[in-house]
This record gives sequence, structure tokens and C-alpha cells, in this order.
Amino acid sequence: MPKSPEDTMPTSGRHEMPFTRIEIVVLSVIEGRLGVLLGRRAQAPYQGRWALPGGVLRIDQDKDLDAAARRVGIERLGVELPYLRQLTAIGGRSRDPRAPWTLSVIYRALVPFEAIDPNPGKRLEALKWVAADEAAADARLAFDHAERIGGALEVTRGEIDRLELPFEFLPQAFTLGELQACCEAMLGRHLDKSSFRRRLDERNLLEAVEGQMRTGAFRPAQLYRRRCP
Amino acid sequence: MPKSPEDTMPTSGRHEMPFTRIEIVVLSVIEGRLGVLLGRRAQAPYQGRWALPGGVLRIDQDKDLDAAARRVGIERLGVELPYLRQLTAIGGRSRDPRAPWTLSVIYRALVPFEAIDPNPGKRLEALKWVAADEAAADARLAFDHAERIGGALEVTRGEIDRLELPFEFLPQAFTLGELQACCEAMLGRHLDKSSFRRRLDERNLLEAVEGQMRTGAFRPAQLYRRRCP
DNA sequence: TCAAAAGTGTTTGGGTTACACCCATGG
DNA sequence: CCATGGGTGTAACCCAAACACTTTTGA
Repeated sequence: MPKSPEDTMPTSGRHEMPFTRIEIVVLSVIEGRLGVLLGRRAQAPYQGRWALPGGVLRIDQDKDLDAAARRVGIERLGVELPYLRQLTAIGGRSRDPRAPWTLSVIYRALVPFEAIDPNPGKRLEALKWVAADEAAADARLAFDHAERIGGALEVTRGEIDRLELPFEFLPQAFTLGELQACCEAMLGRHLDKSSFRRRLDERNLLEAVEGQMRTGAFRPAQLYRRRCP
Repeated sequence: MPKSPEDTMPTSGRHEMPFTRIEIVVLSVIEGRLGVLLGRRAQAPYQGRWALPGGVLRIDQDKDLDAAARRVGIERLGVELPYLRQLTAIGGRSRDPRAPWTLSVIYRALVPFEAIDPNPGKRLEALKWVAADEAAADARLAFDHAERIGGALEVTRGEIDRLELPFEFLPQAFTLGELQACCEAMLGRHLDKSSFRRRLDERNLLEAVEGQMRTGAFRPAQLYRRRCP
């Protein structure tokens, strides 16, 4: 049987390969609302516009796609990004005028907003936090990034709805009130306290951190952490 | 502000780009069961093993990723693939010994099994249909393809559960019984007739094709098609 | 004694399953 | 008449939302 092309001489040198990038939808909770991190583009294309932070895939450095996303987070934002998840890949001819064909793998992350310095030195661009829902509807963003943000919001809210909680984003130990407030901020709507807590312990997601309390003016709240397994 | 690398000289020639491929999990319903299409590998690596059909991304031919998947379907299987959906991308260093770094974008398709000729001439390899659930658990498949099949099954069954129906896979007009049998085959479990139909028309998914019937030995069945928008 | 934290309880509803049962129809 | 297609009705269930309420606690 005759051989198919990529089996006979299958090195990547045989065909031109796409300009391959990682873009990251970095989310955070800021003042009770979900925000997304954008960077201002210093060069064409879309010079001066706001865009998702991203970077080129480096096959000499990156073990796999997830590692590439972690590296891009560290290089461009100076932080190890938690709650990282691949969302989708998009690729096509006219997505980015810098290359004839560009493939972007989109990731989502969730970080405490204080962890990112919006005025970093070195090779980092100016960054800002923007209300996520507004960014998702903002047609002025560079490339197709508004759409990507919308997709990330949908996926992320679905996770919270299903109580797939962002433990890597939360502090080691947290109160139920903090957890609920965090979920409410991400969903953009109010949750019923008792229903929320019932769901939590039906699923055995949390365990109390014994003896620990956190001080308020009144009764201190029990601290919890993720149940191990 | 100094520029970041991909803004200063961002052509894809600056860094080596990954060997980029499309792999397709082609599903079909065969004798009431869900099957997946595998091709036997003629060359190393994994010579003689069964693998998902796939092909190299051709940036000179493919307008975008979806177009690439369609082209690969036509070139390798000889068919326009319906119900095509991107599932995920996986990339890494040691996935495929033919290249230092390989990125695969995985697609799912659903075709009538008769549409594919398992003994094609030309550049096509030997193909066979395998029970999907068994393939997903078969560690002998090439690369990480068993895992990919598992992912495709999960996504596809989720769609059926939510009544996102494979209209492109069904005939133009079909009876409710056919539709239910198709869904049952894909889910691998029985569905209650009356509940299934109630859900269908609560959602207004179908419209009757007037005057049309299909003959059986008994009362003929009403034909339906997808409600337009 | 106050106000937040934690927990209890009940009602309500949506959506789904499972099952029983009806009528219609063409051979 | 029979087996299938189409349809009605209903009880049960799960899950979650909504709301009201009690108890605990530290300042």
C-alpha cells in the first residue's frame, strides 16, 4: 500500500508550520467582581489596543502545552498561575498579520489580583484589570480576544455552578463566607447561604481546620480547607 | 518601554514551530452501538498499531483549523465529515518520535458508517470500525489515542444528554423512533420513549414533514426534520 | 446585647425518570 | 386482531432555590 505523506517523510520541515502562541485569560476577583487582565500592545498590529497576555510557544523550552502556559505566565506576568486550564485552540490565516497563519492555544487562569504588579519593569507591558463581562463585550480589544474572554467566562462559571471550586486561588484555609463571596463574585449573582452550604457538605468537599478561627468583631468563623483526595 | 520578543520580530521563523497535526475521532452508530474509526499505521512509529486518522496541518491550504479538519477527512477517509467539533489540543515533546515537538488538535465527527469505504485505494490506509468504549480502554492503540477517544465519548454523550442532536448525521427526515434509537446507541443505554419525546417537543427541536410517512408492516411513522433556526 | 457565624428546617419548583395506559393504523 | 407508532397521565425522584428561623460566640 502506498504511503501517506506524513508517514513517508514526516518531519515538520516538510511543510511550513503555523506561528503558534499561547494566550491566557487571567481572571481575578476584585472588589466583589470578576476581572480580567489585559495588556496594552506596544507594537502593531493593534498598537495601543488592549489584548490578552500571551507569548510564543517555545518548543526548545516547553515540555508540553501546559508548561508553555506556565512559562508565559511567569515571563509576562511574573507569577506562577494557578487554576490553569486549556480552553480551546483557534487557528487561521488572517488572525494575526505578523505571520501567514497563526494558531493560538487559549488558557484560563485565576489569580489573586494583588499577585500581579501592573507596572512591572523589564520586558513586561502595561497591564490593567478590567471588569470581565465588559471586556467580553468590548469590540475594541485586539484580535478576537473579546470572544475568548467570553468563552473563558462561560467555562469558569460552569465550573463554579458545578462546585468545581478554585482552591488554588483561595487561601490555604478560608471561611465559608469567604468561599461563598468568591463564588458569588465569579458568577455575578447572589447565592443562598444555606443551599450553598448544604451542597458543599453533601459532596464532602471541605474539612474543618481544627482549632483555627479567624477574628471578627463577633463570633469567629470556622476555617476550612479542601478535603484531601 | 522595551519590547517583548514576539513584538519586535515576530515572524514564525524566529523560533522553531511545532509539528502540527489534526486527529479526528470519527464516530458512527453500527448495529445499535457506537463505533470509532481506526486506521492501521503502515510506518513507524507504532507500526502496525491502530490509530486515529489524522494529518498534518497545511497552512498553505487550510483557511482555519475547522477547514483543516474537513480537508483531512476528505483526504484520508474520502468523505465530508459532519458533526465536526474541536475537542482539545495536546502538545509536547515526546508524543511523536517523528518530530521534536508535536501539537495535535483533536476533532470529533459523526458519520454514517456506510459512507466510509474501509478498503480504499490510493493513499489511504486500512481502516476498521471498533466498538468505541472498548477502543477508549485499549492501551494498545498508538500514541495517546485511547485517551482521546475517551474524551470524545464523554463530550458526545454530554451533547446527547442535553439534546444537542446530531442532525447532520441523521437523514434529512427521520422518525422519532429512529432518532431515539440513534441516541440510545450513542449513550449506550435505554431511553424512556415518552420522556424522550416530551423533552423533544418542549424544546421545539423538530417539525413534522407534512404528508410524509414511512412504511412498516404496521402503522406508518411520521417523519420529522430539524426545526429550522 | 449586638451582629455576624453556623446550622436547621420547610416549602417550592424544574426537570427527569419510570410506568401504566390510551388511541390510531395498515396489513 | 396485532404489533407498532404516537400520545396522555401521573407518581416519584433529585436537585436546588428561597425563605424563615435558631443557636453560638466574642467583644
